[in-house]
Amino acid sequence: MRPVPTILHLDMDAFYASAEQAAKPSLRGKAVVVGGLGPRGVVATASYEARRFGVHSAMPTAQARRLAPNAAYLVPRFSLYRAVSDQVMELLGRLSPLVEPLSLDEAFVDLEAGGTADDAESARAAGEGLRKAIRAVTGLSGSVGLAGSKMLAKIASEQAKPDGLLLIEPGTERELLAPMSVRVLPGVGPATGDHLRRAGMSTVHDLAEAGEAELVRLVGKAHGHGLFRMALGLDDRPVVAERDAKSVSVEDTFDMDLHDRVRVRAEVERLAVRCVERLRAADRSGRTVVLKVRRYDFSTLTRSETLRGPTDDPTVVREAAGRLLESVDTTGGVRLLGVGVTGLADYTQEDLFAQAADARELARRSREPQPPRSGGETAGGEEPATEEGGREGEELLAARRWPAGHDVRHEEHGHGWVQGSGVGRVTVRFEEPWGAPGRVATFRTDDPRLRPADPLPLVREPDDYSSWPARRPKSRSGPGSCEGGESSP
DNA sequence: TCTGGGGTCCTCCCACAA
DNA sequence: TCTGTTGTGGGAGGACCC
Repeated sequence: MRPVPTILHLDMDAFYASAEQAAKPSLRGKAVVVGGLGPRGVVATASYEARRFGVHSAMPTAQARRLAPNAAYLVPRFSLYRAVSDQVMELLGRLSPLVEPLSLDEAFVDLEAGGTADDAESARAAGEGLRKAIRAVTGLSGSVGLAGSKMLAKIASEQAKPDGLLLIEPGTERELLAPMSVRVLPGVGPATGDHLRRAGMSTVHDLAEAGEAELVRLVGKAHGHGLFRMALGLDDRPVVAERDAKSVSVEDTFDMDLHDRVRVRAEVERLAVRCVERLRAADRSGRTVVLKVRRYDFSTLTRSETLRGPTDDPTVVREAAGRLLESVDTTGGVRLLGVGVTGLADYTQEDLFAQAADARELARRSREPQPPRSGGETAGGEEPATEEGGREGEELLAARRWPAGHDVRHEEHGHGWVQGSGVGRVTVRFEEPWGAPGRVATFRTDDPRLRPADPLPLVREPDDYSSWPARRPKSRSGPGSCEGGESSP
């Protein structure tokens, strides 16, 4: 907890939905929902217009459709969001070398470490300058919280939403937190929140009054201790720039529960290979293989096996996952399968036996036909369905070739995006991020003039922010002096 | 109503070794 | 030799976060 509000938390407003609205002029001011569109999809982000209908993150998409039937429903386009996120993170990096990204749309920045701010006034100027820069470069809005600790900076940005800035003056935090719900504290989710409420504690003030011993008794040592400190507004976690991943995993929820044990086994092997691809892409290896199974009744279990040394060998991981599956009862149906690797290392312990087995296995596989592929991928998968026949199979194929919201280019009409597809047709709206709302046209799904396209930049000619932020005059005088920071462009 | 995907951290239990 | 204690690592599950 530092005596100056120089920890900044940035949270982009309704990030995925706002990026889609920026990319698609016809959706501006409209309800937009981004998420999984399959029967088991959930909402990733809802635009503020959609939130007015009661739609929110983590809600099943089916429920969102009932609440907001006229909203635009789009599948996420991570390549676009990552590109925008890179632009935002680059701006943050100019404020300080200490930037801790939490996700694509959120980060902490230690302004003091960057010499960007050393008091409330200069911190506020940096925050406002940042918000302007983000809008100019990406066309999107972000909310900024400033405080003397990470916890309070995050609470501040939440309160500032949407499109605002809030600075919490050190010394006022206890008073500010006291009436708030326990749920504002990091680490208090639905379960802990309920637990505390049943014990008669619903506000942060209640927690502070209860005392540390009581909280430890209720929620355990580590959590109780941390909770009590947070209730007093105390939080000295530093902003950490580099964080090594501790595990790598992939998982798939199937549109319909899997019952066939052979199919389950094939899916586990497919996931194991995908997991290793990720692992290798990150130049890592891992020692513990974890299998995750969510059954028809949503009960979830994990099984893990620790190897003698770290590996990035697909055969080793696939076989370990297969062994773990042996110990799991899947009668009744499986809705989700996952394979992960933990205990990550930068090296592998070459397992000669495994390598030999790998060679044998590859030789064997090259001689036999491929196993049947999954027919239950979630939206965005690329494999054609094999289980659905005729018309329904074609529909699925079309939906996968032309996912809702994805960019396309037509030889005559130019750049556009998929509004929907079905019955052998794909409907496209032709517009560009910097233009006016465009018109709609429908084509056959196999029209050769229509091709998938990369997203366009959200801002065509961003203002020149190359010299932002302006150098701040160095403040080296003692307390009492007030040299205002100048960070605005 | 019916619950994604990719993570992190904590707690509890058990086995084993010193 | 037997028993109790303590530390450690593995395995499983739960809660939480975005």
